[in-house]
Amino acid sequence: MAEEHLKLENQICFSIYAAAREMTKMYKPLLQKLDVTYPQYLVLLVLWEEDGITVNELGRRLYLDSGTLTPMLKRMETSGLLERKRSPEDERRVIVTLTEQGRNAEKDARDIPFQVIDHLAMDEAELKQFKASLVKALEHLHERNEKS
Amino acid sequence: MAEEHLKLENQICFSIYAAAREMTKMYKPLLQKLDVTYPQYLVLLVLWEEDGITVNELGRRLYLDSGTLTPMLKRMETSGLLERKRSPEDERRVIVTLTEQGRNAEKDARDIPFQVIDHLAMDEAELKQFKASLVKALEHLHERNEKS
DNA sequence: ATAAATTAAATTGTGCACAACTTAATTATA
DNA sequence: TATAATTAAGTTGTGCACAATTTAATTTAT
Repeated sequence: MAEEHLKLENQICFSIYAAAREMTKMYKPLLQKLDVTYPQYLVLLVLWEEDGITVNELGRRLYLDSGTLTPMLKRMETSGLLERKRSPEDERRVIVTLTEQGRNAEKDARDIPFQVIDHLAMDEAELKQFKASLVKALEHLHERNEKS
Repeated sequence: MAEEHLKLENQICFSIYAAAREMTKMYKPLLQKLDVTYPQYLVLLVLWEEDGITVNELGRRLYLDSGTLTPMLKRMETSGLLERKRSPEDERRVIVTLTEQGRNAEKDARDIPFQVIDHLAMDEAELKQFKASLVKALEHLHERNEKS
């Protein structure tokens, strides 16, 4: 028998890991109309809030680096959702801008957050507490990981 | 300006997704001694609890399918942590068994759960509530995803 | 007993995710 | 003002993750 603390059911991090995967599976049918993956949907969420930002800024908000974003943005450019062009002021930077199609996609996304809340089946109070813990863990871990 | 519900900061699922990734990064230095990835560590946790189970059973516990497990188990076999052999009673099944090295690795893992708790920086009550919400979301989503 | 259905792994193909490195542009400094 | 240091993207290589399909073994139903 394994050490009690090494049992899978006692691993909070396993719950996060598994919940994240089940969550992206849950999103799949909801994103069918948009024809994007969950990470691509996150890129759209950021650009709908603020269009014309750099790859770097996108990565800062999504906690992703260029190694992940560059190929993903290329796929999204190919599928017609956005454009990538070098900044004239600083040729190192690449500015990401939504196309007409990318902007219009927001309409099709409006109801997704409500469907997600339904699927989670938690009351407002629990959801609020849950999200607060998640954000706390996220920010704490991110800060820790940055330092080292 | 984007619809309020479509703002990234209001997305509980983004918190799960990002926290899961920061969590695996946090584990990296803790797993260095074992020389395994986080998903491989989860396989070890299961086998330390019950050795000699099938790929199927492993997948049921970790919410992973053979498409993910088969290549991962092959890597772990190559690195000497486990063995894979067909069951004589049912040639379809593959039984996964720890090697001496795989069993011994448990000793090196004993202190990991405590280090993790430290890194999360939550008091016991919050941690308990947090995990309860995670497990609830996980099981609810899993059940939902199975059905469809 | 044999054909049909089911089950367990493996395979194939696509898309992240990230560490480590490279390239090119900009900024800081001697 | 050369040169060193820094910054921003991109590239390379490895390892998941999963849908869809394939292969082979076992069960079920005819």
